[in-house]
Amino acid sequence: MSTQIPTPGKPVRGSQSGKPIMALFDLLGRSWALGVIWQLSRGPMTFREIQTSCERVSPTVLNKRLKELTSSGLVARGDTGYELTATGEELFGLLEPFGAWSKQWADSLQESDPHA
Amino acid sequence: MSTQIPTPGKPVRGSQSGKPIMALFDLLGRSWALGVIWQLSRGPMTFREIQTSCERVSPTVLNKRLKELTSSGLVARGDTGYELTATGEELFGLLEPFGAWSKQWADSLQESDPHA
DNA sequence: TCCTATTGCTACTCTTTATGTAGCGCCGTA
DNA sequence: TACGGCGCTACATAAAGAGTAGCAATAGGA
Repeated sequence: MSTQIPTPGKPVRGSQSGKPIMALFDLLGRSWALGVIWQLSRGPMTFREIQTSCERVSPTVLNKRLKELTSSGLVARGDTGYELTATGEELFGLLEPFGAWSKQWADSLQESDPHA
Repeated sequence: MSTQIPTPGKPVRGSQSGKPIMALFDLLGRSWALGVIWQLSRGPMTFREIQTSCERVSPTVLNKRLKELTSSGLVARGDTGYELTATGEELFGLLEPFGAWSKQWADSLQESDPHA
């Protein structure tokens, strides 16, 4: 378990500079990171609840993501399970518009390529 | 080259439902996808320019990402290289606030863990 | 015309990351 | 005491990414 957790100020996957945005992109650009935040925005969830709401995530990966998100201050463990921290909620605030946008995007893709 | 490109409406990595947001997260949750969009927001760039501006991206992966982003309608090839489409610019509009936010996030992480 | 330089990209090997399944140890309840 | 759900961990396999070399195509100059 020698996984490097992306941290601003330290070189991360794909960036020597340690630019915060690159650290953030590294953190979020891992499988299920965005999905977990998305799910948790609906309220605290247990490990297994997250697992089932994200349809296929393996416990191995979910555990890694939760550790990364926790040590990045986006997620914490409360009494009722995992939940977003204030910082995590903030980030979700930025993420939320993606929901509506993704629907438009889906529609526009269908128009231009109905066979998809 | 049997890579499945995430497309809303079709099952994607981690989602049978084909929910647009999940397809989007799958697309963006791949290494360098977010970084490439970020870089391209500054204007059209050649393949090699993207490669060097993203400090370490291997041509293999960059090519895959560009193909994915192109077939998702976010990126296109113009006369002066790769560039964001109107849709891509739209998405970047949502992404832009992450820049400022990531700096705050970096600061708050340093406070709570100065050894990072 | 030939040389050179740059571009987009493929081929290849090796490492890292993710998947999928099984199951353990720890509660709380009956 | 047995049972169930919980948060995981272990393991084997598959997929994705890194890193390096180099090719075909185009552009420019001598």
